[in-house]
Amino acid sequence: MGGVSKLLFKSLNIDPEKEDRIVNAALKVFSQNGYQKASTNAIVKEAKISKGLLFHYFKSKKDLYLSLSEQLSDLFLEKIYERVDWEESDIFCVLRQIVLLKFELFKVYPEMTDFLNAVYQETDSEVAGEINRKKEKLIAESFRKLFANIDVNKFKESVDVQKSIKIIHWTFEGMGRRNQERYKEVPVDQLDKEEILSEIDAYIHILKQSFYK
Amino acid sequence: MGGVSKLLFKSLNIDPEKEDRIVNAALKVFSQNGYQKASTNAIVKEAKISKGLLFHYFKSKKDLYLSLSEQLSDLFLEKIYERVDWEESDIFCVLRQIVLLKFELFKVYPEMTDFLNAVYQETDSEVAGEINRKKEKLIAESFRKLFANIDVNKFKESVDVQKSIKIIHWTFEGMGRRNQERYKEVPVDQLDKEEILSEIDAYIHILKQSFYK
Amino acid sequence: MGGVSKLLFKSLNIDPEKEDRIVNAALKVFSQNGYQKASTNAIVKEAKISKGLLFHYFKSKKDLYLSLSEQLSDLFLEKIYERVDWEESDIFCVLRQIVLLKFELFKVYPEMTDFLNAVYQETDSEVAGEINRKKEKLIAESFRKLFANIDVNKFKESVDVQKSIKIIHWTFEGMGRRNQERYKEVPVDQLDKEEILSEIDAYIHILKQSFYK
Amino acid sequence: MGGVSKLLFKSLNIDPEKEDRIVNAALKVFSQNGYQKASTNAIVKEAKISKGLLFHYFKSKKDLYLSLSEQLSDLFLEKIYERVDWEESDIFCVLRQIVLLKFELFKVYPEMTDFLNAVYQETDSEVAGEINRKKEKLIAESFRKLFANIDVNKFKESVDVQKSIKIIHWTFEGMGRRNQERYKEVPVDQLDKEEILSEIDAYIHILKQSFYK
DNA sequence: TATGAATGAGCTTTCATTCAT
DNA sequence: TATGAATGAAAGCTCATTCAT
Repeated sequence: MGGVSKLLFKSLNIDPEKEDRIVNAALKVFSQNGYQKASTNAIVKEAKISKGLLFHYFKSKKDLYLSLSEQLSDLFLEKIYERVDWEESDIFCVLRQIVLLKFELFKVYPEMTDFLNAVYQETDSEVAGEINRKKEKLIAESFRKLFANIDVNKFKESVDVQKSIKIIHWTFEGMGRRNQERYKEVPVDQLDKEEILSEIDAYIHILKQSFYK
Repeated sequence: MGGVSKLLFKSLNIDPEKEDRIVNAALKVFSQNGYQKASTNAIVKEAKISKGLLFHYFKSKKDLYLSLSEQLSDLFLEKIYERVDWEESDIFCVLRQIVLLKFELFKVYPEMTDFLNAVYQETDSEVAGEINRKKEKLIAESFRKLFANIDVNKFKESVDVQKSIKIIHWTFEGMGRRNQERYKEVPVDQLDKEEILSEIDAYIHILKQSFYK
Repeated sequence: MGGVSKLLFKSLNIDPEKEDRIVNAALKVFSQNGYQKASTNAIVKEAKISKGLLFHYFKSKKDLYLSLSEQLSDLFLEKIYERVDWEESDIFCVLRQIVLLKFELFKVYPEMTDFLNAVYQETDSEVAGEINRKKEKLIAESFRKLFANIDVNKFKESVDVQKSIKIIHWTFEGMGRRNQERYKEVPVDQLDKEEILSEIDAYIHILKQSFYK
Repeated sequence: MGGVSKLLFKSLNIDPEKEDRIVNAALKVFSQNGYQKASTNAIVKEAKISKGLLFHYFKSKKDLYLSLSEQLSDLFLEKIYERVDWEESDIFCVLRQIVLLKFELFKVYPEMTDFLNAVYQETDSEVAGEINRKKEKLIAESFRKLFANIDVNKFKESVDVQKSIKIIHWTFEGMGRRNQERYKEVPVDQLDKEEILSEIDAYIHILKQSFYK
């Protein structure tokens, strides 16, 4: 890891190794405890910095949390955007690529992935509002990007394309949640990627039969 | 509401009217704040009882939270079980019935519904584990019940029935989440039930076309 | 002292001896340090109670400070009101009585007096506003009371009575401040009351010559 | 303003424009918050200098505060001294001149005046002692100067001159405090100088009648 | 001169829980 | 059953001051 954080807060001219410690400590403590229960004490202890320094860089716990969420969401999206082939006109191909990419990112940046998962489930009223606003914008944007080049003609004339796409989307979400649940305890590098992919392909097969000409 | 709580903790033989106050206060405070941020002070104030009494009935905040979750989950399931026609062999009919029933329950017991929704999104490490274990058991059980009488012969021979059922399930989940999001701010009694049902029926139509003979 | 505090917060049914400790600790710490610098830590340590208890009785440091100010101002006024002969029509007699009374109160309740002096000099923006509002009301009220029975006919026709009264008032204030300054370090019971009074009488003599017929 | 500060700390040979920024920032922050609550962070931010630089010039917050008080008190006195006609033998003429001058200084240097007012009301134990010692010295000195040329023969033989002068002094102080209170919210340039002066003259008239032959 | 990162003790306040009554 | 006084650890955050550069 490491590579994640080093670029995050270059605006604060801070010793990169120390930034790394702070970011990783925060990721760890926030993902394990959620926003409210995560204690700045735990973060500074883990990061081996003083109380004051944390609040020198981030004006509040909320600021730290939201900054991290934002920076990491952006980083995550960036990584996805730059490697997905957006010219592809088959929605299943695009979604399959994204699944693969999340896989890769999860391998390389497990803390980031854990943290972002926690962020998007956060319910604490102090931050959930802001998080949700960003989440919606992000989803809307990726949807636009995702379907910009989709070839609608591949769908049967008899089906409602919008609704079909919703079903496809929910199916991919469902598979994602299910795998996360299923492999929660499995270390990243022992995940059987092939097995997971072959299951996804099975679902893709069913959905194509249902909705494609 | 009232009707919900009166039967919940008969083992403690509390004055039913007081139990009612406690349960409603706890539901309100927990759903508005989440487990961690909810304060026992706020609960006793709302319930107009003393601090000591709360801890006389429930040995800790965690106990109160988990007891409530358990009792209300059970109550919820009970209500569903007793009114769904489990002899029905068409999975869509059963799911449609459940959607309708949730609707009814939401109207009659809005606090309970809010609370249970909050419970199943709770991420606090102190309770999430226990909650998740129960949730899984509950889902597994209802799945068994749900599919006990399903007539598999209605499905096309060419499709994988298990996977099709998953897709159906995820689609219903997806619709549920979407509606919740969409009608978050709308008071229960102003929801346009017909509109929602007609959308559900449209999805059922698509899924039937895809998976049924 | 003790006698001061025992009646202050009877609404909180608190052990009177403990209330006494809290009130005296707060008076001491607040008068020695001013509002801002006074630390609740110092107060609870001095009062030998736990941190939590202070905030059980008073919802904030500000609440504690303002409650004390209010209760003690009232107590102070009460003591003055009940012992000054308000039927007296000579303004100098009334003012002389008040000076004497302050003297007595200062002897009996030195902490209270110190505290109230500190309160009415407080400049901290968090409390000064509220304090000033009360101070003005209090001054207005005592002025009304003070001059209700004053016989204006005692004044020379040639002088502006309102302005004369102002001068008298400022002179008494000035003497008060001066004596406070002068005897700051002198223990209460060693103050030479006769000396102070004879000086006051000298001033009264001058003012009478100036303004009375 | 500007003009005030440029000469204050030449011993430190700072860039005058920077000194200006520091002095004005400190005046602003100290007068708005009092000694204790004023934060050096706020000062350096307002002055657009670094934390370290402030502590390079002033060895502590206390040093900064006391230096400013001292320099500005001196400056204030200097301005008064150089423009009052100390040959004048009528005490009322001299006092009237001083009132007018304070008026002028308040117009030209509002921050300085605010700051000095705040300084002489400061109660914080860390600085109040030192401030008071200076204040007393200053008052004693100005008294000496003030009464050096006063013609005692103007007073009636029958009155105690020392005490009369005290009354005069307290009356001027009282008027000052009252006007400050009364015109607290009024911008400097909208003060009705004539009105204030005519009131002062009315008091002077009364006092002359009382004490002068 | 000038910077601002770094410190850590200190602050007020909250909280679940206990216990004498 | 029922009360609410009492606890004290822990929370987020501030602050004057120092120091390597």
